Amino acid sequence: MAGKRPTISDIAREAGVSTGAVSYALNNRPGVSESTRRRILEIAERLGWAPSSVARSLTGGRANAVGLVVDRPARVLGVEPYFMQLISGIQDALADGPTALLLQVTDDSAAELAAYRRWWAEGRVDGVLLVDLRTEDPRLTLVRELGMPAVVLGEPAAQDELPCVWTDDEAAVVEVLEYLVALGHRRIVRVAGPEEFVHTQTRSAAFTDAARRLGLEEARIVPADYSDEAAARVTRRVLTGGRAPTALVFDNDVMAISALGVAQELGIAVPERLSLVAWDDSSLCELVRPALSAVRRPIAERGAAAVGLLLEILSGGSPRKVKTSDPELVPRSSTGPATPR
Amino acid sequence: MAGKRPTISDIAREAGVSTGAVSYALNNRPGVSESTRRRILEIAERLGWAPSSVARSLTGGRANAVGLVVDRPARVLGVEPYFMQLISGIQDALADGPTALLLQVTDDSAAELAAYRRWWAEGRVDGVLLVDLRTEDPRLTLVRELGMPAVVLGEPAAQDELPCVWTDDEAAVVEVLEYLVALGHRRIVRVAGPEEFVHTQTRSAAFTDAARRLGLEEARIVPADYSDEAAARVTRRVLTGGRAPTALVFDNDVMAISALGVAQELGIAVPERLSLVAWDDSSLCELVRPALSAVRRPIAERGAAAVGLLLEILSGGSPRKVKTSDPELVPRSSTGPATPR
DNA sequence: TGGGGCGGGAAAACCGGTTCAGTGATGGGA
DNA sequence: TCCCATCACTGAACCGGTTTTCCCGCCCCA
Repeated sequence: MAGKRPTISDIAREAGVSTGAVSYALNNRPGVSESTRRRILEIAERLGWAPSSVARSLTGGRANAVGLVVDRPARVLGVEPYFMQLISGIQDALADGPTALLLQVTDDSAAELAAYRRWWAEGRVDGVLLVDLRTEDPRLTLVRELGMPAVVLGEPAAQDELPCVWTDDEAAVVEVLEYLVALGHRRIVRVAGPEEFVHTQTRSAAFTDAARRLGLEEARIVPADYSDEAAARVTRRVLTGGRAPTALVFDNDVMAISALGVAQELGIAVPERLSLVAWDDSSLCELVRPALSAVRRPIAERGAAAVGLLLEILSGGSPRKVKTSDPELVPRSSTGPATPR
Repeated sequence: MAGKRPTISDIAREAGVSTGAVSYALNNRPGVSESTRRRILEIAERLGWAPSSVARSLTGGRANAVGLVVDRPARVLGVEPYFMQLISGIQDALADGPTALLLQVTDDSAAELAAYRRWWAEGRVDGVLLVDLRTEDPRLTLVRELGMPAVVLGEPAAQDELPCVWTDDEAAVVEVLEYLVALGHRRIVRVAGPEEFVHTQTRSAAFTDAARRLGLEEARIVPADYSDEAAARVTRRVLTGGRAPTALVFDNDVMAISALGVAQELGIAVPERLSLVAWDDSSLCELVRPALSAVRRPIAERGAAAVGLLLEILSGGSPRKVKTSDPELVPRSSTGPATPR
């Protein structure tokens, strides 16, 4: 039985009052007597009434939804736990509020822009979350142009005033380097994610800084793109070249695992001859052998905080920059003392 | 400049016609002259008008959104590539249509039911996708009771008439078993996902059938729950017990990888002394060493087909059961000839 | 010259709520 | 006793579209 959904008019008719009165009663606003209110609530309950979110949005001007576009190729996306954890955190913050999450995944940054633009033009979202900020990111221009509320997940760029949720990655980079140095490593290579991401640059800058401060002249950065293939290629090249590093630090977990395979192929023992550190921790890191030492970031917390901030802004709060709890290095079996050669 | 979004009234005023005429013009319907239509379209273009999806839904009765609730603990969710691939396929089918995806993740099946119920009551979705069907699944009752259009991703249960998108898992089970038998394996253990899932039961039944047909008296099934811990526990027990199997077949990739670690711990060489087969293939399987032989299912295709079917039903098509392309076994390095002992 | 048909468009109802401006009844205070 | 507040509630406008109804003017044909 498909039974049409009841409307406030149905309730009004049944209760013998106007729809206005019903609206007041159902929203717990003054204007109706206590007895009438109870009668109306009871009828609404009996009829199984729920407010049409569409109709409410039309008057309220709020869509009661926030949007997130994830722009990564499906292949990478599937494997990287990052986004699912993020979404999971987002949901926590959204749970039993009236707000829903609109999700789009794409592998085309033009489509990403178009999605945000369309959502806004059609009034489908009240605001959006932006992840993986790039330098000169066109999305920043877009949200400014549209006046669309947005929260950035990532480093606070000094120049712009967008609210954001950020994690102190720099401190973590330093922690990792100090840890490796304490283990005796001097030749350390950072295998970075795509350079166009702001967070990649932040970490790279922090890496270079810390390396200089620690006097690591042979520390260096090689670019990759988060994919297992690129990581394998880069790792192979780095390990077989002259003056091979004794420690590698990766920008995500997938690349680190890929490198583990390469090391095994090349007969390089981990952690005896080579130490590996992954960035985002996930159960993948615990799954492989040796288990990977990794930097654990509060990913779900980031998602939840971002939504919280966005909702706050939507209800009139002022934009601000929120810092999450700090990342921590979780040492496992893929890191060990450097063997002098 | 937040600039209010233009409405058809703005266009009507500017063009000196009624809003009705504007509506006809913008929707390419007869009722306005060609010249007026062009004028209106030009004004709309200039004003940057886009239809309010909310207002349209109110009249059209369509929300232009479909809902998906994923009910898995965040820990498992993050690692399993399945859902992201599914979502990616869903998006492909949704791309540049007017329909959006509402996503909810939860780890509580009561919350899942509540989400579907609320989405429907509030008119936020036109229909939903159901994944991970259980026996006696309360969602089936719910969608029937609500008259909410739904498409099931999974086996077609004979008794009910819900449209579904299914993949011939049974054939794949047979293929895997025959493959292992051809390699000389006789003692084969299937490490299954949660028993309450219909697809687990289907595969288990197919496994038992095929094993009998092939005369494998020592083939058996042990239950697990998709998590790496459970898989590790089960694998350890199975491998250290008497009459240890020479081949293990897992219901997902995470469990297979976990087992790989356990085998390594126990000093059991893969594939020399133990063969492993994962179910859903993903780049995780290629990442680990030895790379895992796996059954590759057309996951994204499933998602796309499900959305296609749902949209078809929403526009009046009759429910039907769609079969995707067949899964295929991708042999890699984790399977090899059985060593007689 | 008058009637019928048709095309272009205006006007208004409608979708399901919210909200504002009234209105009649009641009560309290002077 | 009169007047003003207050309360409880109604009617109507409104949000931004869609759709139905209706009307006007034109052309065609008898």
